[in-house]
Amino acid sequence: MGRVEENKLLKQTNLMDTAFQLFTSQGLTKTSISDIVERAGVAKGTFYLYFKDKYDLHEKLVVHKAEQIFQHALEHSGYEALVSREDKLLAIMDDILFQLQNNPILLRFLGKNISWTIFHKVFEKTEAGYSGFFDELRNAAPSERKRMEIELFTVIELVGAASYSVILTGEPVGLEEYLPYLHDSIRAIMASF
Amino acid sequence: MGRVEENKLLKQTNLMDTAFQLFTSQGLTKTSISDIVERAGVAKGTFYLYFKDKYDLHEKLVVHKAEQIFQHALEHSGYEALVSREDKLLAIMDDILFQLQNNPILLRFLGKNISWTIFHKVFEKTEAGYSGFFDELRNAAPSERKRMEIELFTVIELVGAASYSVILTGEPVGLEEYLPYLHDSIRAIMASF
Amino acid sequence: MGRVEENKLLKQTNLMDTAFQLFTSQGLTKTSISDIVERAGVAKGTFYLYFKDKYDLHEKLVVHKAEQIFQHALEHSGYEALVSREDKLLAIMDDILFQLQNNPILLRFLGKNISWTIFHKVFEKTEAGYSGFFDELRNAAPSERKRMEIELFTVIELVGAASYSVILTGEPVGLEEYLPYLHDSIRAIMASF
Amino acid sequence: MGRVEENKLLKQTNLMDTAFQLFTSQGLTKTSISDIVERAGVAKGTFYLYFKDKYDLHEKLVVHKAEQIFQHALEHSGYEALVSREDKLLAIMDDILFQLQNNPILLRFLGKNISWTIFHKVFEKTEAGYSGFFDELRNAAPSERKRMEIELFTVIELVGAASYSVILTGEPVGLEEYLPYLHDSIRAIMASF
DNA sequence: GATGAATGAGCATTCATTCAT
DNA sequence: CATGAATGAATGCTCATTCAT
Repeated sequence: MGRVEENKLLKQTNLMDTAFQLFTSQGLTKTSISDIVERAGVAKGTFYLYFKDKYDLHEKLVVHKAEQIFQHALEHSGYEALVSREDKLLAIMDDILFQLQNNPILLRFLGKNISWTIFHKVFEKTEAGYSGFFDELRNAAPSERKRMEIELFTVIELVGAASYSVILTGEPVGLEEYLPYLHDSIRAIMASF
Repeated sequence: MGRVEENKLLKQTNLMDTAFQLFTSQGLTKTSISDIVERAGVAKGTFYLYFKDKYDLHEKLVVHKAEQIFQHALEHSGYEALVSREDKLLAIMDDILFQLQNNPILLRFLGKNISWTIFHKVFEKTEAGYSGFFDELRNAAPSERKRMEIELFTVIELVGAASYSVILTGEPVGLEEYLPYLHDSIRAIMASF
Repeated sequence: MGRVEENKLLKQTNLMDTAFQLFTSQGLTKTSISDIVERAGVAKGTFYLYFKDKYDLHEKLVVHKAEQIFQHALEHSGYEALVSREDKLLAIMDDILFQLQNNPILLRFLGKNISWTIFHKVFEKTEAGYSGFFDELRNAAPSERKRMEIELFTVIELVGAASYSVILTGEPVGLEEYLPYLHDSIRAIMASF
Repeated sequence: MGRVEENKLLKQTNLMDTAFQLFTSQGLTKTSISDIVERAGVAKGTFYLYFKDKYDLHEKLVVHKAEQIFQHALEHSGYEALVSREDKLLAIMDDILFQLQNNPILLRFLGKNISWTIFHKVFEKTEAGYSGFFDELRNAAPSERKRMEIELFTVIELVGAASYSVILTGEPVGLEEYLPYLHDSIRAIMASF
């Protein structure tokens, strides 16, 4: 990468990081482009060299952050050492829940975007051989694969929606208390498939 | 209700209906108070007699619409004729899914607000005796009741999140195809409790 | 007219007068809406209550000023006392030339808008009976009227274009020197019709 | 011309051609230097190597295009074969009108710049001997020459202004219908001189 | 209560211009 | 000569909010 290219990437990353801070502390609506560039220490016009508008940046940020979460789960959940598909998926989901619990600001930012849609994007970006879990999906026969996708979808949507409420509002109970029920529910769902 | 009171309610309802149209067609951010009052045919100042600001109106609208959905499900799902708790809850959820499928605009507006939080508000507003389903919850012993709430929470969050994706984007499959899996999943979840 | 209506008209007139000053001294492009409202002593938003943008105001101003010129010529040229159509039209044109010569700023502002198009607008706004000159046109037989319109068009376009150059640049000669030639030309044109 | 010089001229011509396209399709005000260089396929900085700013380019373009028109008329109107000064000038004016009628975009661009001012520039750029029509003017005695210039001025201004309205708006009649009247008027004007 | 003209802070966006490469 | 990333002043425009009628 040339020095110019490098500098460009730095500027963009800088803007995204700054925007994340502001979005999470003041909300998207109350954050102006002026706020972002001022804090990022670049000129206003520079913003428009990298993003169409505030919402463009926001969208890229959501995808980026959600991807990081899934990525991290695949790399640190230790699912590979486990045998059954149930155990593997549970391990991955637990890692995600753990990340979110330790970073409620990120959870609030992502809102309910911990969803199949984002997961799918990550899945498609990932090359074969990268993750055993993904490879299993990829190598399955078409009909079987569809079934597995639906199963995965169901589990992810449940985890995403439930974690939001449980972690951020403690309703109807805290994560600690809810986790066993969630585990049982996920196992039950997977058993039903 | 006096004629004056009636008139006030009319104005407010008018504003809310108009706002719903605009919010669903242009989005919350791109809808201004000017837009709303202009289309509603009232003066700008009038808006402030009924709502604090745009967000106040929006919030009231979300709660109102979500309540209507739950209300409708309690009144038209025919759950009372069924025997098992599983069957009752499934009937209620199916009614909600049916409403949302027939009104994707409403679904998009509510976003992922078909959730335990809203359900809880409806539950608390409802007097004893109104719904057998709620009464069962109310009359349960504390520990048992908590367990039932968690169960209900799990089911509602799953249905809310999954229906959003399935109905609005058709991902990973359409509602038609997904429904059997969802039914099985819900039954499995409830069995696990 | 109510007091509110009166006030509105005042605001609009004020904005137009101020804009005219700025347009003629700095040009349209270099005049900003901020400049106008600042000097007019009203808030920025007020501008948009009366005009769509700078160009909207400019257009209205051009029409308004050109109308005034034609109006003045009809009322002060004394054409009514004259007998022949040639003499009448010459008197009117002379009055216009006289106005423009005494107000080169206005002439520069109008540019080459002293034209048939504007004249026609004034003509159509004017009620029957208002001006003997217009009535003659109105009462002529269709074919005759068309011929008269073309004649009028030719004279006006010549006067408008020539006066611009002669008065503002003195090229190829000053108005004083040019006037006799112009008179002869107009008479010659009219004779040819 | 060296290869470097040639290349420079190419770049400049390229920029002017591109600008003409944009000026005629979007107008001068709404065309930015960014627009021009982007479409011309050169870097922003390059623009400033050839033009001071947008208006500089525009002015050069107007003069250039108007010159082409007069040039073309002198070369293709066949005026040289004609005998009387009236016929010669009419032939030249007819050629100009023909060009404008076939290129209304150009006419709109030139606006009312088909005028004595531009004609004069062309005249002065032209060397003696180039055009018989110009030579006649050049060789006339001073007082006679002034008279001829005024005559020429009158005819050109009339043609420029009238053609603009007649060709672009069809008001008060189309060119076809207007032409005979215009011819008569020009002959009448010239006879009066 | 209802109105809607007026406000002016606040914001997004553009764009001519520079200058290090 | 040519480039194009970066700048930031300038500007148009919006819109929530107020208040005299």
